Amino acid sequence: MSEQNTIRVPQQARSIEKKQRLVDAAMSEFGKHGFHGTNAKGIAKAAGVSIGTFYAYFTDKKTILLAIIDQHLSQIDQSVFKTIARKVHEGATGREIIRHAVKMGHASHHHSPELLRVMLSMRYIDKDFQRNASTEYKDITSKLSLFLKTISDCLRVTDMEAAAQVVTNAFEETMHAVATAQPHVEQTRLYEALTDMVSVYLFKDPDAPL
Amino acid sequence: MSEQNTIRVPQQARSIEKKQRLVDAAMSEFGKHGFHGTNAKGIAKAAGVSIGTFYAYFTDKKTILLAIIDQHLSQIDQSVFKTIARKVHEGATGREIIRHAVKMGHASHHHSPELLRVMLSMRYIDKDFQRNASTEYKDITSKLSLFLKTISDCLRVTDMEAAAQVVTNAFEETMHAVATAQPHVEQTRLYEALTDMVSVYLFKDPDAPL
Amino acid sequence: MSEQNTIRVPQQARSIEKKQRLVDAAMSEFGKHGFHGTNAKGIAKAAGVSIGTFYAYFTDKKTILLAIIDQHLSQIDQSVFKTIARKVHEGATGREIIRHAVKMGHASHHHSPELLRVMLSMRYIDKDFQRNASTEYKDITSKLSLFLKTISDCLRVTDMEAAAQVVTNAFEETMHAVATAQPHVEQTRLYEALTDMVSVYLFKDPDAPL
Amino acid sequence: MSEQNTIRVPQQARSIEKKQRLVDAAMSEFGKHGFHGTNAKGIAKAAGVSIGTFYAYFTDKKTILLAIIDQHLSQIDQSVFKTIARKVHEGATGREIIRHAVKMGHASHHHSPELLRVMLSMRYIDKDFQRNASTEYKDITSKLSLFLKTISDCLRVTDMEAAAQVVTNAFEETMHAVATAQPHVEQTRLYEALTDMVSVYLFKDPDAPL
DNA sequence: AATGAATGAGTATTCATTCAT
DNA sequence: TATGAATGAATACTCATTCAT
Repeated sequence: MSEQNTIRVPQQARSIEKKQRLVDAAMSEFGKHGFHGTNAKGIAKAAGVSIGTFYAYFTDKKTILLAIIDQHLSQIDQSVFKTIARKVHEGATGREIIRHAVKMGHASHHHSPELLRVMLSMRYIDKDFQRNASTEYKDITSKLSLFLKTISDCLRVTDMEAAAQVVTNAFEETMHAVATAQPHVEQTRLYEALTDMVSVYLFKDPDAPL
Repeated sequence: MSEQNTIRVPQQARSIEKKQRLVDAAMSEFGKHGFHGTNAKGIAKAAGVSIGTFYAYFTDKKTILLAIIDQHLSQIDQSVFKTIARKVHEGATGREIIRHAVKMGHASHHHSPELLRVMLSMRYIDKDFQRNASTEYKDITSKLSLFLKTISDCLRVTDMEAAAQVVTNAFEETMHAVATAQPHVEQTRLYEALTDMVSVYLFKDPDAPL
Repeated sequence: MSEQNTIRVPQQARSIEKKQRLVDAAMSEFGKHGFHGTNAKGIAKAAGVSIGTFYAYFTDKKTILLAIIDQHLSQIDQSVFKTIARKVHEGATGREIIRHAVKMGHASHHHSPELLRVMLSMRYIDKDFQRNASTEYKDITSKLSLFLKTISDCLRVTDMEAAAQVVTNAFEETMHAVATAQPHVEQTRLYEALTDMVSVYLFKDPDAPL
Repeated sequence: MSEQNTIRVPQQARSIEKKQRLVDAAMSEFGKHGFHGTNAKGIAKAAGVSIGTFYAYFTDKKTILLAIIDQHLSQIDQSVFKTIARKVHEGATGREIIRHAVKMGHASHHHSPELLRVMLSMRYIDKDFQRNASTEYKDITSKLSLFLKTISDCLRVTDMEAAAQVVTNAFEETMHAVATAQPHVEQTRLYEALTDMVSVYLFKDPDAPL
């Protein structure tokens, strides 16, 4: 995303492909060894390019990880709210919509649990990743609170901003727990409980169409 | 090669004090520079002892952080459930109990937000910290689900294990968000929303005494 | 952890020269300070390269010493038996051949007595050096016993394998004593005695041509 | 042997026993881990005394190893020549005497092959051990050459000093090879060859009584 | 006499980054 | 554009030795 002073911006097809090869290799390496266990040389080797080429495209390994995360987040972000809107349109109940959101959230968190770990750890370690995560969080919660306001008639909650955050928190943590740890009860029960909690919290009647 | 690398177990008062000085210095250093930014030398210096002394008491910096975390967790763990039990005994309503738990949770997470960040990052990075956190999580959720079973008459939820986990997740993530990030709405609104969500989820009538 | 720690195989002329510079510097340093008194940094400095370059070419200081020894041994090994064969062909007596072998052995052990000390000590300390020395010993003694079998008519000894070893032992120890210690009688007397002992032991008539 | 400035000279029985415990422990540790792999703390621990006590009796680990070697050598030295003298007196042949010496030499080298390795390596590494070994060597060879002079009538050799050294060298190296390496032919054949070589070298008639 | 806590200089090794080719 | 040899600061950890108790 952020290209500094002497960093090469790939124009030709071959260069773009080379940059993508580096990103893919980095994902694999970060997933295998974590952030601190991975080094630039290892990424370059895995990508089949020289270390010099690595530094031609990225200032350091942190930059490449930020690029990876941006890629990921933009993929996730788009889909979720679109499909929720569609569900509403189809006359789904509150609970059905939440259940669907849980399902979508799950899918988006399970591409690579190992990489997810790395991302999660980095937001507690580094300001840039923290800012990154914070922006993302703000984005999601404000979209959600905006959405809630459009259906305020059906809701029991009145403080939409706070509700949006609390719900997002409950979602995220449960997703991460399922993805990165061994959960102590089956996934389905956990997701059903999450759906139930959020549904009865948000909606006057969770089982009525919106 | 050789095998006389035993860790010193402090017996005399002065030794115990020295070990505690190291722990305190480590907390401060980890808080300031994070795990990877802190080294044994820095901890020793901050504690006013030699590097050799550091290695006499701790095998490495990871060990000292694990020791710090254990110390923290055992402090937190004990108090919460005791006071909940007392509240129940005093005839508090479900909502009052949850509100109280939120308050207590908040207090326990705000000793050192910086150290909390380090702990949270480590659980995604290192097996030992992960195991540590997992044990703690299991401990809390099983205690909670046991408690829920004792008051099952007042509850709307039936799957106590799943409920305990989902509620714990919502709690934890909100606590961490408040402690480590700049929340986007005021803390009180967030905590009120959390209290509300958990209360209406768990209890048949959140405002009746248990 | 990571696996991209490959050892650089020098391709270009300048690299080969750099590797050789390191080997030469190592020989000098090991000779001056012994194995345990020498460190990679000192070798790098003596070679006029950085410590990083040292580790690019050699995994550690042991490896470079093994390389040096291999280089030495292969040089020595070849010449000795060739010239013995030539002497036989020229119609030399047994004693003349032994005397010549002593002379050659002496020459090959006197490149660097200090380095010889290091090599000798290492074979008692480290498995790899021991194996190295053992292979060399086996090689020499089996070549020698093979040679003895080709001239069995002239010999008083019948157990060629045992003879080869005992003779080699007497040779080696005397060479080492002369090279590394201050001998208590003059070298020439010692070598004459050695020649005499081996000659009368091996040959029916030491002063007859083979 | 050499006790410096603040080194304690044990007077009481308990102290002497403590010193001996340290020496025994050191023998075991040096044997197990070699000289450089052993440290003072390890020796103290193995001896069941404190590190302070170690330094009360020995200036460093080198000193204790020198003490061990002195102990060993003095034990060996005495016996060999005495029994040879006795054999001569009994009217043994030259070959019988040599064979007997080989047997005795073998016995004295097989107490602890591991410790022998350490001793042998140290003489190539350290001046003090070298001097030590050199003195021992001089002692043995001069005794031997003195003995040879007493039986000069029976000998083919005339340069007794040189002969004594060459014979000693052959002896030592073969002993060490048998003790520290895996010999490539059976011990008995090797020892018989050694006996034969030395016998025919030294004596006019190896099978006549002296 | 005996202890063992404390010291800190010293060592091997890694890895982000540069730059001549 | 691409390469990869070269750099050297930085780091974790050890161990001989001292000295207050």
